[in-house]
Amino acid sequence: MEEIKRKILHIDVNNAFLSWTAVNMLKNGYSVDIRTIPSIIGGDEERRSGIVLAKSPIAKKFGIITGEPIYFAKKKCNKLEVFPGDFNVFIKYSNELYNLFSEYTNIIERFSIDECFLDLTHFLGNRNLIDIAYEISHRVEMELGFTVNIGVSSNKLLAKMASDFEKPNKIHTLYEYEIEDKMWSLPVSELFMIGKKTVPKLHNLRIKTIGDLAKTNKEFLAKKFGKHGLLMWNYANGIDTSEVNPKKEEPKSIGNSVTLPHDINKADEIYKVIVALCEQVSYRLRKHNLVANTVNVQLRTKDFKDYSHQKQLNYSTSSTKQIIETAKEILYEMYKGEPIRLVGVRVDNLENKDEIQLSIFNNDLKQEKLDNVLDSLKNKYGYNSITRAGKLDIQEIVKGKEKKIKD
DNA sequence: TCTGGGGTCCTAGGACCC
DNA sequence: TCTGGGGTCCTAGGACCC
Repeated sequence: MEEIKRKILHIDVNNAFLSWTAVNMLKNGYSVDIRTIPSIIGGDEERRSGIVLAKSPIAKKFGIITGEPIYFAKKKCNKLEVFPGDFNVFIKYSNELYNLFSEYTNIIERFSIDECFLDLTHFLGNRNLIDIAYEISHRVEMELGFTVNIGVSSNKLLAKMASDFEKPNKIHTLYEYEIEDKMWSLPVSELFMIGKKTVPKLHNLRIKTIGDLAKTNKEFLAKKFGKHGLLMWNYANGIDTSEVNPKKEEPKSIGNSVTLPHDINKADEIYKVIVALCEQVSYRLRKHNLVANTVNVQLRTKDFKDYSHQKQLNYSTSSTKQIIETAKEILYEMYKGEPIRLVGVRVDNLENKDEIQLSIFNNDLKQEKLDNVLDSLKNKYGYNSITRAGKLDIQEIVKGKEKKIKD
């Protein structure tokens, strides 16, 4: 059977968080389009989460990069304006974008809040893929008020690489015959799935460009880097057979973590934060109708050393109480008293609650009823009104400690 | 100087079994 | 003295993505 050439688009919102915030502000009567000034969307410096989440093109010209501390960004540009982001706004625009794409195909993969893959192989009719790309681009700008980059190709990897070429508001093709021309001259760091730890290793092997990588012996890479080596080689050669997956998959793990406003070095104080995180995690677990078999506690020390411990249960659960109890055991086993900056709780080995055998489900009906009552209150009146786990309340827990010290 | 929070996948080593 | 080998499961840590 002849292999069908697939028709794939990768669509990526330009400076998503900043663009969406700008559109929303304009809609609410703000007179300045923050996309046209040196600006960023940033976290909260007071909460020690002050990093750059998105930057305007002018901010970029000052050398500001996503992920760097706002403190650094301000030093690079003293006129920089910092705005907070609102996740609900982001989700709203992300959904509007998705709805627009749905008019073209039903094979859409939401790769992240601001990126989608579209498979148009069987949805083109008598039209060209590239024409559809231009139409989508134009419609997004006119109807939604922000711009996108679109990569056009025959597989996901190439489409994704293409959408990352010149920005903003551009459409690029990267077909197989263009790989050598358009992709091989780029530095290896530009290739999807090559991060900052792998780049120096490749440089040591005299592999500087994606082309160098593509021409390196595949077995050699496999020996050096294992599976990742094979993946890199395939990607450098534009090989990717993965499908555009429209199914919204159940999560494989659910976790919440928080950076504390001040380092803490008392187990009992950390425990209070863990309780709040467990409430959050178990609530999300129940919302998905899932149960978990493994609980993981993560700590980050003040000098950014992460460590974690986990515990498997001999049953699966979504009970707040059981998750708190397990996390508590883990905490008191692992914690040695050093100053802690971040605390996280994650549950793993998830299964659908209705599908698992009763024998391995710890069925505490009384506890389950209590969780359900609290959940419905949270659904009705908002999460933070009922639980201690809201971000603010975690801040309060630690502030409470601060006050005690002052007293 | 200050460094988020949500995830997925892989690997190495130890425990344990036959 | 020298002391298998294969398999599975679990854990901790790390790399990567947005």
